[in-house]
Amino acid sequence: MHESSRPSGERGRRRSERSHQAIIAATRELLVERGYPDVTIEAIAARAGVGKQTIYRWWPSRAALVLEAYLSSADVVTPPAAGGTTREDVRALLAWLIAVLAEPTGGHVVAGLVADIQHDADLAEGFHRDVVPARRGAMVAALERGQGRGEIRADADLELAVDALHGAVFYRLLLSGEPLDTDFIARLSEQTLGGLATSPPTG
Amino acid sequence: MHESSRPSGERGRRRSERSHQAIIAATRELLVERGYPDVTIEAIAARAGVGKQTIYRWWPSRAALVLEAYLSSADVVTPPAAGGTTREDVRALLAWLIAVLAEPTGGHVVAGLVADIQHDADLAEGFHRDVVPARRGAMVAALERGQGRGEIRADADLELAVDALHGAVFYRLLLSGEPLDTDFIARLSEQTLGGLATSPPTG
Amino acid sequence: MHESSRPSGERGRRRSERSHQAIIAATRELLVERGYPDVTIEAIAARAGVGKQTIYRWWPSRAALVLEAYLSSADVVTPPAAGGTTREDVRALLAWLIAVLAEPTGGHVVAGLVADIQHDADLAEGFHRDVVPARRGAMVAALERGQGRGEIRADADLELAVDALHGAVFYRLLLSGEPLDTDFIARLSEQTLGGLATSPPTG
Amino acid sequence: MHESSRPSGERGRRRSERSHQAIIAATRELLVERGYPDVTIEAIAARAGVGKQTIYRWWPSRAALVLEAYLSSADVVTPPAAGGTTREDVRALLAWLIAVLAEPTGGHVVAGLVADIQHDADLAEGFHRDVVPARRGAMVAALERGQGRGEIRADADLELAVDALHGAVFYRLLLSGEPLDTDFIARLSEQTLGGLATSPPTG
DNA sequence: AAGTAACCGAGACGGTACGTCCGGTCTTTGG
DNA sequence: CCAAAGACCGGACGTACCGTCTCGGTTACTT
Repeated sequence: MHESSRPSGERGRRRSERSHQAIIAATRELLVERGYPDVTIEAIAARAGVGKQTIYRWWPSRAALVLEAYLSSADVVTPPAAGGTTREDVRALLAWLIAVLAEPTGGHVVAGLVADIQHDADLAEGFHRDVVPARRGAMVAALERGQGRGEIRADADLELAVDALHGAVFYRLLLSGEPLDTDFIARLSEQTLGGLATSPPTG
Repeated sequence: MHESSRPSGERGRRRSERSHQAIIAATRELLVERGYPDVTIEAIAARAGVGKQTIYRWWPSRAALVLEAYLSSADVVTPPAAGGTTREDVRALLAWLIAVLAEPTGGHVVAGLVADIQHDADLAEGFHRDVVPARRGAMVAALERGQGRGEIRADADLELAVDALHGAVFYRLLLSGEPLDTDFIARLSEQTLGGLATSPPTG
Repeated sequence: MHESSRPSGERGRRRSERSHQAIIAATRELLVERGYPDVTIEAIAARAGVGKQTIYRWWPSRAALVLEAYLSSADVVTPPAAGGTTREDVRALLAWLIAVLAEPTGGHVVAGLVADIQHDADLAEGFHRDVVPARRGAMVAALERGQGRGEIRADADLELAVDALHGAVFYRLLLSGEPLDTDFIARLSEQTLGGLATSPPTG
Repeated sequence: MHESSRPSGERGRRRSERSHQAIIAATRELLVERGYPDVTIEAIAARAGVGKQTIYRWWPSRAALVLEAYLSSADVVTPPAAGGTTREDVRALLAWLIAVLAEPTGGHVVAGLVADIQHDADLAEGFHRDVVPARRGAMVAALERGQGRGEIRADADLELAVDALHGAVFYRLLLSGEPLDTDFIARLSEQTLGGLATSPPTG
């Protein structure tokens, strides 16, 4: 048995970009209107004016589709530009994070995806590859700049620091229900950066 | 002839404790065997030898039942006894936490509940009241003992520290998929406590 | 607590006539409001302010209760008094029959009972004993008076004639849906009596 | 680019004739095995190897399905061929009728349908259109042949005669419980035809 | 230009579970 | 011992979606 599976070029009709976009748009709308658990493939197909088969042809699961729809929001992906001090950068990045999570397609969608990740290895792979690093990257960069400037100790474990910073935010969002406000962010960045600083806190 | 139409206290058959226990046990077994998303009310009723109505009579949702079943495991609730130093206590508590989450009825169940509490206010209330404080309490106590001994600064925000400690654990469990091992715990407790310590790390 | 005031033969509380009447009344009301197939034991118990057990204690089936409720309507049982000629008597009896069947608790209830009779031997026995003869009796008597007067042939099979007369009425009511009006009754009694008459119809 | 948004006639998968037949067959089998009141949609679906939705998609009610299943028996629909005399024809047709009603899918099914048509206008329409005329047609034809031969009076109301003949049969079947045997049929056809005859019975 | 392959919307299909209703039974308290 | 209340097990209801499987019909490349 030899592997070819494509005679030469691309036979047959191409994927309809129109349908693709309609499906993504319908998914996003339904996420806002009904929330993750009530977004069904059937509803998406109906809203998008598309056959169910077309969805199953291109996405392996509802969660994969939701993930793509979620990621297709530009504001979800673009972090704020770097500012001045490490303290300011960290605070700005956390503020951006909670703003994104407070949107209609924010925290609840993440919660649903988080649950599905636990049972869907392929989805988890996509989430760990596309979502998590996008969130962590800018934060790690900000801390590294702080290290370069000598504000943060050279031997600080920056990845661990991001685990703590982002972890605290998601912990409040998903588990404890405590508020995600600017005061929280201020205290969180202050105390965490204090532990990473080269000089002891004065006073 | 006068009509006495008051409820008159407690009429009718009482709730069957036998059925109650059978339902909880069946739920726990099915959570282990099939995982949260595949545990159905119908399967629980069949396993417990109970009518579905009996389940719907006493629990408002599948999630509420799973929550109760989850909490009925003694080992989930009882944290380890206090040890010697703050460092040892924190590390032991984190070790206990990841051990609980690694159990069959551990992390996946929490992930499912976490997803459901985003859309179910009553369930969220129960989760915030029964699950979250049970996890935080021992950790806060350990940190307070450290404060009493002078190992931790008096002005440290201990609740925030628990947000960071537990947050980092749940972040890895639910979102990033990074391993929850003893090395991680060691570094996490070290770096976090370092930020709370009265004297700065030398060097 | 000592035993008094009970002669010996009758232990325990007596059957509550109050509940009995309430159950019958509730059944009758529900038959009118909802129709036979939607009258449930539960609804009867609730309407009557009675426990379900009390119903099950005194009636073997829903149909038996409906039968008793149906028979408890006085107008169902009392046929019109005998008139003058056989022709008049027969016509009056048929008119009474279709009037009874046109009532709210009339034809539809009979149809439901008729269906249940086919699978419930005890109920069938009660129906054949209490309902059918009550309907046939007056008609047979009228025809016998006609025989006595010489209007009807002595060798006529009167029971068979009642089968045909009542059968035609119930056939229209239950099976064919044709109207049950006075014209029908007139023609039916005319043609049937014509076949039983001593002298041939003139012209 | 123009939009052609008309339904375009016949889109989507066609109805499965295989499933259709399996459902009818399963219904007929279950009617024989369990009787009308114990034939559930769920049992039919399971027996036919079919989803419940497929049944609900094509039949508005259990009774409508039973009606179709009942009518799909060839022997139910086809009356015996015309014989010689009117007397013989009538007797043969009545014999055929009681034979059909004595079958496993006979009288009890009719009783159940009869009960249901009292509350279901659509079903009643089907019953009056498909069942009743199929039964009456041959009988009316036989009587009309008798009229043609001069055995039956020209002014006789033949429809009324069929009401009486069939009515008497169904009355015994459904209401009175009296036997449906050949003696009954003989006397019934004799007395009824006697009333329709052109010459009076002598003696 | 004809043939062929993969796509598309539509929607029926076999299933599974849902949450509700009711049947008939059992277990309380109270008269 | 009966009655009202109401929980119990069981089973069917009719609905909603799942993921799959035809349909007729539409591109678009290959021959």
